[in-house]
Amino acid sequence: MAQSNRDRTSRRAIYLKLRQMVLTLELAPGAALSENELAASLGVSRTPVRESLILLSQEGLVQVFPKIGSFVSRVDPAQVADAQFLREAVELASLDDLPADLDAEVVGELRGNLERQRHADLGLEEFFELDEAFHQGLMRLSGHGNVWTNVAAAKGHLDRARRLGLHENVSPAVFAVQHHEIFEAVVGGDVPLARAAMRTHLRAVFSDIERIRAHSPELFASGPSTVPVRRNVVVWE
Amino acid sequence: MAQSNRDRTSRRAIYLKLRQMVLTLELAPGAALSENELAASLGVSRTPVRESLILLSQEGLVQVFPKIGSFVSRVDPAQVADAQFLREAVELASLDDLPADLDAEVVGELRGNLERQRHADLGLEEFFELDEAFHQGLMRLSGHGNVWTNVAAAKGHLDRARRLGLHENVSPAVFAVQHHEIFEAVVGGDVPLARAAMRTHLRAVFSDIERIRAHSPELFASGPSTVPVRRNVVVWE
DNA sequence: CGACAGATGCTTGTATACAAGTACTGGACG
DNA sequence: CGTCCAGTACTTGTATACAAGCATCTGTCG
Repeated sequence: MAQSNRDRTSRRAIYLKLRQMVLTLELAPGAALSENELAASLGVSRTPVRESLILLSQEGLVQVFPKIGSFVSRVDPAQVADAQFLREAVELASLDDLPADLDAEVVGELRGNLERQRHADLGLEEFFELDEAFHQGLMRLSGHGNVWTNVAAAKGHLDRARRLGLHENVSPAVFAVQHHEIFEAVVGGDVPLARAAMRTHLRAVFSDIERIRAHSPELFASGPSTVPVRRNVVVWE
Repeated sequence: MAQSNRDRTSRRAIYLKLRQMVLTLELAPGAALSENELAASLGVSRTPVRESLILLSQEGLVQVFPKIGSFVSRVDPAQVADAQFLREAVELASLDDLPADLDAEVVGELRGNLERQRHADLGLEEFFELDEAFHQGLMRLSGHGNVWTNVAAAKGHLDRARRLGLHENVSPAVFAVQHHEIFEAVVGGDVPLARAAMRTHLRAVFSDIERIRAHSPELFASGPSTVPVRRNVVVWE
């Protein structure tokens, strides 16, 4: 499961770093990216930076316009909805495939995960990390752990929308409680209850997005195809 | 929907061409790829070829081993099963979201598609093209047409396994009939029937794979991590 | 003052050169 | 004849150079 020792290439490190920065909104939606600037600030050449941007571009997190520039994708409500639909379909279907006796080790992991979610002084990113591990763990229970990779690759826009939502005012505590409810239904073997709890949970996560969009429209894509705008070139000196 | 005029880069053309060749088995699973050879045969430099291989690598269709070589991925039964689970979950959930009155234009497209599927002298690749358009069309009916992109990106191994199966002896006619049954249930507004027909169809597609695996094991991945082997270097001259 | 046109500096796309590492090959040696 | 070791040819990763295009700025002209 661990990555091979060989692929410690700088491209991979840069790709992961940029991806993290985009998902955590450290790189804001709509921000201009320059291969040259990134390369200089990271201390490498354009090549690994460029290849990373191409990968992020395929994930929809970055848009590259030839001869114009590269930009962090604005959060696209359509893609958010698509990701929501996909994850809900997959996670609910996964619950149907839960075996009679669950993998004790994974159950233990999930229990510890939920325990940590209870801590009140939990930072946003720490919570998201636990949230991610929790949902993936549930899918591992039904033998579909690797499918989470596909879900994760598709839900970049959804993740950013969630962070926008939680940056506002909502506390993660509500979601932690919902996680607990889902978990109890799963270990209790009550699949219909687990499905209902999961659906409620995922839709609660989704419901805030329109509110956020009204609040910060500049972070979202407006038209069907956003027109790129070269940023003003300001030279210091 | 059409791609911008600007991104007619050679990278995109090469990426699409290589992807097609991998999916149609024109490039056999396990085959060694060389960035230099591909570049030479395509009349371009390594750069666009390399970037295409990186994209295919992220899709799981190609494996790149630094300093060793690049190879067409062997068909991984685990990834086939994962893709089957994902597409089934998504396509069944999509049927639940069918609106009361269907988009007449899309319905017309699907009808024409099914008509063409009936032609007995249908080549394998032509059938696959129609099959792909049919399933995507169904998802467009329920407003989830763009999610098909995510499904398509995840089911490369499944597609190759299907082609291995159909190369053997099975006729596409059976699947055409199943498509018709699904379509009739959809236009008839009978969602449960549509779901049942869809599930039967998708599982029929899936069921042949183990047989194929027994017949041509060298095309499938065996262990958890396949060890790459540099091919013998044969120099003519 | 306004408008048009060219210079300029940025952007990404492609080509090429070099670096680092692997595996086979061939020969020397025990 | 077997074994070890160095050479060699290939691989991908990274750095750099050049090509082509867009947007802004600026100077000139009406």
